[in-house]
Amino acid sequence: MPELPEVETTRRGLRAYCEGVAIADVLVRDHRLRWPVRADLPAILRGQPVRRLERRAKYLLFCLDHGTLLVHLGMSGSLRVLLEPQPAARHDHIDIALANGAVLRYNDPRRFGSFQWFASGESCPALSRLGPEPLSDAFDGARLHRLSRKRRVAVKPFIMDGATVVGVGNIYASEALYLAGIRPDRAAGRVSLARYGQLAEHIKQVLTSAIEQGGTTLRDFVGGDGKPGYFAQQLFVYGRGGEPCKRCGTPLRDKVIGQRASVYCIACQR
DNA sequence: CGCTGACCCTGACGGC
DNA sequence: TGCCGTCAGGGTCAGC
Repeated sequence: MPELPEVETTRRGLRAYCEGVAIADVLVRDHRLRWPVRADLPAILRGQPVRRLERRAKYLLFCLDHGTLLVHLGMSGSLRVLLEPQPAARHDHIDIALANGAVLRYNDPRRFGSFQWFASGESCPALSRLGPEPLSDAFDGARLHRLSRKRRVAVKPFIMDGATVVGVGNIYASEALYLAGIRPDRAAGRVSLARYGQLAEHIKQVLTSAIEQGGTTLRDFVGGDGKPGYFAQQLFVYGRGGEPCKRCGTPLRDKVIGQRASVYCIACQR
């Protein structure tokens, strides 16, 4: 489910309800996430106003006065706002009840997500190793080219590595490589500066466009407002293995690269 | 250091 | 209908 556009969509949907509003209470029904949710999390958060809801890579950051709640949606997580009380459904693991009556409800069937607390001044290893945001000026083709010299790893896992650039998951990596005409299994060190320039631009473009459309709903993604995203309709390659390339008609090839399913056109991508 | 593979977990889907 | 194998949008870690 969530890649960067989906996380950003969630942030935009939720921020109006929680920024400047105190956390009234936190209910943890199941603490068994990617890392166990600490037992004292409700006590830490209770009564504290949420100053800002930010995003870094695929993490949501609830910024409080005395620290930050770091939320990751994993593969199957979603965080949505409830304005009316609703009985908890299967996999509704955590509720954050706000002082204005709204409830942020976290659902995550696979429990690959995480809720972590970092007090002010405490270092946060998950964020410290991350590369630049893809939509920032710090990310461009020159960076891709510089970091990839002598690297034999395939270009697709290279751009999905958070140390290279954050927030590029399997869907958007596949799409951007198609748009840039680069084979996903080409060695990262064997892509020219000019082509990396194009790749960086396509990554920015595809992410921007997906954010504008509320993310990509593949199975059950819903944003903070509970609505699905609409980007799925314009995917060129992701999930289309064996179907004809939308540009040249050649059947799209399916191949596992870096342990992830990858789809590309052998005619349009070199 | 760079890279590969295993792993965390549940659910959906296709084949039989 | 039901059982079984396969796969899934992410990230960390051990080991070579």
